[in-house]
Amino acid sequence: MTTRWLTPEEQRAWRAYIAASLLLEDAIDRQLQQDAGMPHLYYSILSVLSESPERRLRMTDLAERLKITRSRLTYAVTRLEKDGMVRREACRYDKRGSIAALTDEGFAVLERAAPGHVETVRSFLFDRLSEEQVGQLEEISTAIAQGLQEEGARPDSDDVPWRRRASSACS
Amino acid sequence: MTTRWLTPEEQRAWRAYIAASLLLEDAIDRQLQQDAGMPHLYYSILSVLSESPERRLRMTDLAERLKITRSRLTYAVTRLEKDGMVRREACRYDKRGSIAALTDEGFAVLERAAPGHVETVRSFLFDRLSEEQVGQLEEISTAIAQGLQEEGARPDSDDVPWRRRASSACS
DNA sequence: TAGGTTTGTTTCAAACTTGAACCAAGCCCT
DNA sequence: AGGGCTTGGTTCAAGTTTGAAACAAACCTA
Repeated sequence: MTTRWLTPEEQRAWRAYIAASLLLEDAIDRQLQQDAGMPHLYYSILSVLSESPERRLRMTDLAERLKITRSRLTYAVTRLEKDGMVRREACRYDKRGSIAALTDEGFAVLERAAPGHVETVRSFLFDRLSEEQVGQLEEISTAIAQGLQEEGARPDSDDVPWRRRASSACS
Repeated sequence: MTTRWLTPEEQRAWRAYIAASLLLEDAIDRQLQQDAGMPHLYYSILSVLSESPERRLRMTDLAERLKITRSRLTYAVTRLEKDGMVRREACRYDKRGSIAALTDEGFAVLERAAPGHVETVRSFLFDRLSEEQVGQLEEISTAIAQGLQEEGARPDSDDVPWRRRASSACS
């Protein structure tokens, strides 16, 4: 089978995409490192936890939501735990499991960092796009993400209680 | 100034985007690591070099095109040089400068890896998008990238001679 | 032209990521 | 109950990235 190379349009799109995603992640990482002393992923961990039932989640679930490997998450949570942002707890019904729980301090840090983060995301991303483009971006991203998850994305119907959430701290 | 949080639409777009970009980079890195023994960035270095005049570029220019730091590039090129893909040369008119030149072996590796890479990009990205969406992706990405480059993107008019290029090896 | 600043690149240590290997604990199945 | 397979997590070494510091050459400018 002879290779179907990218068309010029596809090339342009691909290159623009690569550049944009690199630059954007960089900018966001820098901002968060500055203002919250942690990279984007670590902030996202806090953010996801803050929106989870009881502000806690099993490691595997957390990794799945964040689309990262368990190994990577283990490392990250270990750091966050050292910094007092997260606490590890045992899982009652499955002794193998370990649960990451957001501490009050972690929540506080998240709340403090959220405005700056949102501002950054807004100024570098959403301020540059029309409303229409925001919709397009979502559709495109969803299509891509879907294709990359051949996994059986379980139903996931845990609408269990949680309290306050760091106001839309965003990923 | 009170924070303007993300709207639900923006949240969805942002999260989908984060997921997609993580998953996509992961998939591409894995494929290239498997088939070419190097991560995406390293492949991109070879690719960019292959399309440059005389298949060589100064470190700073290379870093700029790839949107990465010089430090990161130094490390990468050192590795690629060890592997014989790239050679470092002195710059004639500026003794500070160092030039990365693609070796024949590097070019060969690139050509061998290109079809698989393109296939991956195609199957995970372009196969999932309509032609229209490809255009949208380019516009969105360009808008984002532009905003993130406050630098004075110099004119850059070097349309100097080069020979064969690895057929659209893509980034 | 000496001294100070800028530019191009590398170096270094610390932080992070990767993937394979490992260790439990749960889950069959007979 | 006793294997054997799967699942949840961690560990470990090797590879990569980061950002600040170090250098050296080039470029002012008085």
